[in-house]
Amino acid sequence: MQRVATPPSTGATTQAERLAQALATLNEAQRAAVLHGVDAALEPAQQDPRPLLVIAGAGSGKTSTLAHRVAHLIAGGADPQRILLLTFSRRAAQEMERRAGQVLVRVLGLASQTPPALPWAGTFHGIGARLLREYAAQIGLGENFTIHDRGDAEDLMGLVRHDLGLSSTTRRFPQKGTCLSIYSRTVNTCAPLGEVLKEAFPWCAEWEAELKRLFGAYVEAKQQQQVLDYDDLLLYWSAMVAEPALAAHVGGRFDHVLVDEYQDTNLLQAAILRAMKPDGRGVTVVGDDAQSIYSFRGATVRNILDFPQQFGQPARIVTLERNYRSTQPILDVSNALIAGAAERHAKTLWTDKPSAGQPQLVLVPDEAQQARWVADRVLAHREGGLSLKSQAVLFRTSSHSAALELELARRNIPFVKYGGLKFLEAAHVKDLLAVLRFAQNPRGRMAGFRVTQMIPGIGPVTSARLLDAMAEAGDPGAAVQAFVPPAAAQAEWARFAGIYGALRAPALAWPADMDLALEWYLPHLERLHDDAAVRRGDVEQLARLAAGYASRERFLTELTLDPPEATSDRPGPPLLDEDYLILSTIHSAKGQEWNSVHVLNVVDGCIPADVAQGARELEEERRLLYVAMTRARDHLHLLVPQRFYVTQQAVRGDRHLYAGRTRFIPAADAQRFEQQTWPPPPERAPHVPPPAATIDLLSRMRAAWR
DNA sequence: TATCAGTCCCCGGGA
DNA sequence: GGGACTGATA
Repeated sequence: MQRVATPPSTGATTQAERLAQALATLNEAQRAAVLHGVDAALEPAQQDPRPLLVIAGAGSGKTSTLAHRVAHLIAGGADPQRILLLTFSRRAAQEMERRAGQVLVRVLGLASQTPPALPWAGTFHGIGARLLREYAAQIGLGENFTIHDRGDAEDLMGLVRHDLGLSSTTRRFPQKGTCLSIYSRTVNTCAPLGEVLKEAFPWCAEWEAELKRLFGAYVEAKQQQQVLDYDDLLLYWSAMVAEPALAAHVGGRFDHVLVDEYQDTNLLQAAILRAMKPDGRGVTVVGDDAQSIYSFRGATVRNILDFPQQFGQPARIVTLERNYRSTQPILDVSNALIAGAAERHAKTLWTDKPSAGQPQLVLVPDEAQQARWVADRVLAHREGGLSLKSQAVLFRTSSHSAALELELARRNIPFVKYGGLKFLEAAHVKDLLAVLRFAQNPRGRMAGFRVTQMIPGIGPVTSARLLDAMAEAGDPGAAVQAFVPPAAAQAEWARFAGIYGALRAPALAWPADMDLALEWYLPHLERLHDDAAVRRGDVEQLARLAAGYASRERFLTELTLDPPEATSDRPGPPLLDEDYLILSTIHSAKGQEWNSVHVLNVVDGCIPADVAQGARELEEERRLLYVAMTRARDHLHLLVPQRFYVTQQAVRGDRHLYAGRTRFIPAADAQRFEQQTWPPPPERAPHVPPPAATIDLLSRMRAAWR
């Protein structure tokens, strides 16, 4: 993040002068990106109409540049309602809105007023959901569709898989999760199934015909139930704008379309952009091909490499190479790392930021010692004046932080962990949400299946009988009331039917639904789980979240598209004034920066992950390490445990592995680090021989009972 | 038809 | 450690 010089408070009174002042805080390339097509010094006819591609190296003030551009558009008269700002995460969208607002307040001289909001800032998926609901009638979609998260989508896939008789084949058919991955990849890469299988799932290639049948049935099931999965939000959006009339209508709502983190978009997203703005006018994309780390989701670095030729006219390219974040030694090791990458928009980051010592490469014996070393270092940094919040510990995989989390808890160091989140995947959280989803969309079978089977005496068969009755009924709510359950389930069924009727009644005002659902669910939670107390805490926290949303539909949609992304070692959301250390997966650390960064397990097998073996996957692992390293401003520590325990043991597997430093840092590059070996001090106590006397302890024990 | 115990297999990143 | 599947039992 670029530290912007404070503008002098004297002098500037006109907007033009304030604009000039704001621009003066930027470097030349940044200014070019901000003013492209909207330069106040030029006549409208002279403005550059080309789409704009900003290649923004790590720490090159990308967010600042984009925020300035948005602010300039608005200051120049653009309608904030007609600016579409697509970001990678909701958090990034909010940050961008805030930053643009700051600039705008300065430029417009809005002393204390709140800057205009950007109603169309969000993720592709979030904006897609909004547009699809708005245009539902035009595309034949039920307006009350609910959205399946990964878990629901997998379960539905599993159900369809079972119905088609694919679950009990003699040769094992791919699991539901694998099936969904294949489906998702096919959709997101816009590639034929056979090709996807050959490229990414060769061991499933023999099932191509069955998979095709399965996916067809899966799509039908979703439509019957009026549910969309994540991929559908992009797929339906792109299909909608493939229709010229609708494309013109949707595209015509926006004068400017800006896309952040373009290197992590996929072909569907690129197609959406192209369809909405075929001539590219008003289109700005920002990204860094060196930081593309989401190909597992179908993202392709080709989008950014090919962007210049995608529109009616070639794009203008502006490259930001000056880094405002890190010290030169940190950039040196990062540049060396990425120099090994195959194809990229060449750029070398540079800075004039004074050095605060070399980055460290620290050899530790194992993960426990790694945790101790990191905790020590974090505390030392804090003594040196760095708050915990300005320090982060990054890792490839969520589980890599387990030992550290224990150590931090033991030492009472508060932390918040981002990424690898399982909150919405916990059975009890899903249970409670399913109650609300079933009420919201009675045709959604996954929620109904889940909810009704919680009732003792109701299993898959009875549940399916109910859902079939509901599917055939004109009024599914009435079908619930009319349903006759098995005798054993009578009493509990009546209780459920009562609650369900109330949840379906229009009279209930959100978040009263949540209280009702919770009231119904809690007895089941107590019955189903031994550790009910912990789980009750989770669902009660979820219930408290409910009040923050306008309606049940918004709650369910937004929770699915923007799940709570952090967990902390203590219950409840962290207090804003509280200081805590940041733990994060590298993926979740995207776009962030800290004064001090530790990277755990920089060993082969972790980075690159042992599951990433293909050449392309390995390239992405390299970029992942690059992203991790370039998050650091002043201090960078890479940890290399020489031995680490494997949590998922193979049968009678060796309980640990010996691993070497990651292959991405060969010996020559390692020289650029300050190398440190941290042997635990040999705490062998001096040997003191025992006294010569012996005692008959055994007879004393017997004597005690005489 | 519901439920439970036993066996086998697989495990990452996230909208 | 947990989900998917199977087979036994109430």
